[in-house]
Amino acid sequence: MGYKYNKEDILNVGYDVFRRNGYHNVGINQILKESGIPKGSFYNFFESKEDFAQQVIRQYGETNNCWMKDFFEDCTLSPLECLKSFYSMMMNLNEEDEYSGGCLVNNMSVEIGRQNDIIGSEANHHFIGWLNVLASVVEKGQNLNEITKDFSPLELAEYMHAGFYGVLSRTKVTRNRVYMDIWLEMTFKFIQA
Amino acid sequence: MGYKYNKEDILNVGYDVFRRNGYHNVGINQILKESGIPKGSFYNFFESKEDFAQQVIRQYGETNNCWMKDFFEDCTLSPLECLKSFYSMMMNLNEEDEYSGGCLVNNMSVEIGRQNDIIGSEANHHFIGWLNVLASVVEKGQNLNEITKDFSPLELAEYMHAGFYGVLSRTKVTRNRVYMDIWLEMTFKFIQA
DNA sequence: TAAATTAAACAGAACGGTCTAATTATTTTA
DNA sequence: TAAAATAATTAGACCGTTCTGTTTAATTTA
Repeated sequence: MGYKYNKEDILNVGYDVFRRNGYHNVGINQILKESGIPKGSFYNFFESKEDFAQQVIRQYGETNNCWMKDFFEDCTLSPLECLKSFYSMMMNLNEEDEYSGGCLVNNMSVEIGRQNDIIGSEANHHFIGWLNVLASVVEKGQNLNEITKDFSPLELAEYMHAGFYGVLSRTKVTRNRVYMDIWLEMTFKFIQA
Repeated sequence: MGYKYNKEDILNVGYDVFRRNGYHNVGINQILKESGIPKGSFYNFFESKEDFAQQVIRQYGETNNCWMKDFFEDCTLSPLECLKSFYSMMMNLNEEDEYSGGCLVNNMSVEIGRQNDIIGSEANHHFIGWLNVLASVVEKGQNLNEITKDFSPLELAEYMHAGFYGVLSRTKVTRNRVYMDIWLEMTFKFIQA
């Protein structure tokens, strides 16, 4: 028999709580309460709140990277349509909880990415990983003359990435997906060859 | 002789501090210290931290709205070039402080816009004001056949707005303007007629 | 002098984090 | 294999600090 608690479960609770409430608005006690773990155990697993947040980001970043790779590997549509379908799915996921969270990594970036090097570079690292996945799909689309060759795959990936987070952030105050849907239409009209 | 302190000065300090540090990471004491105002005076002027933050957003939102209107009124370039020049200037402003703050209203939106109705709707209100200013310039560009008519002025405004905040947020962790510059190039290539 | 403002002490709650003790799992020894 | 020793985990009381906000009194202004 293993021990009662494991890091992964606690990290998943952290993901949920941080995503919805931000970093500085969340106390360790809230994490403890929602995961049922005692404080002593928490500090046995994690050095500090900062260390915990970093590991939360890391786990989600890696999980999401795998998830994205799988999605594009399994996608039978054309590269351009796969990308569009990917963002469409992301939007649907965010609609499910009424845009109450957005993307943890983006939220953390905006809230503390500039002040906190640990969190900032962890977030950036995973962004880069995701962007490379996107860029590889963009490149396939370019090779099929489906996507514009006026810009590099990474440039186009960064463009989509930023645009998506821009409209996703916008939902935090509009609380509807109208301009997210229009963004999707516009972007994929713009980038096609 | 008036009194020693006035609301506007305190709000300006709040703007600075909140923009760089976020909302929950800032205590009232920090505002008091940096503005030199005593605590008693603060709670004489403002009901609460939340009320203060709302007024900070309001003042900046209105100031920025005027500033944008003036910019576009004074701009002698074509509508499309005025818009491009506007975003270029915004980027330069953010480069000056090494992307340490970004946009207060966007930061607040992302951090607490979804949890806090007061802040969220205040932020949204000013976003809408700015978007209308942008949209009016877009419309002029469309009338001059300079900007695509495939989308409405407001849709294009929302698109630029979101994209800009997306790349601006990205600088929080990349700490350079590379993809911001590319975004500008791409966006204005895409939206032209 | 009456009202507004300043000043600082004061709450009570929440914060991140530490500490000691008890319990459980694992490894070592007999 | 059974007992003993060690290591890891669990438990939560507790620490000093900081948080937002209140209160009371002194001072300044109109």
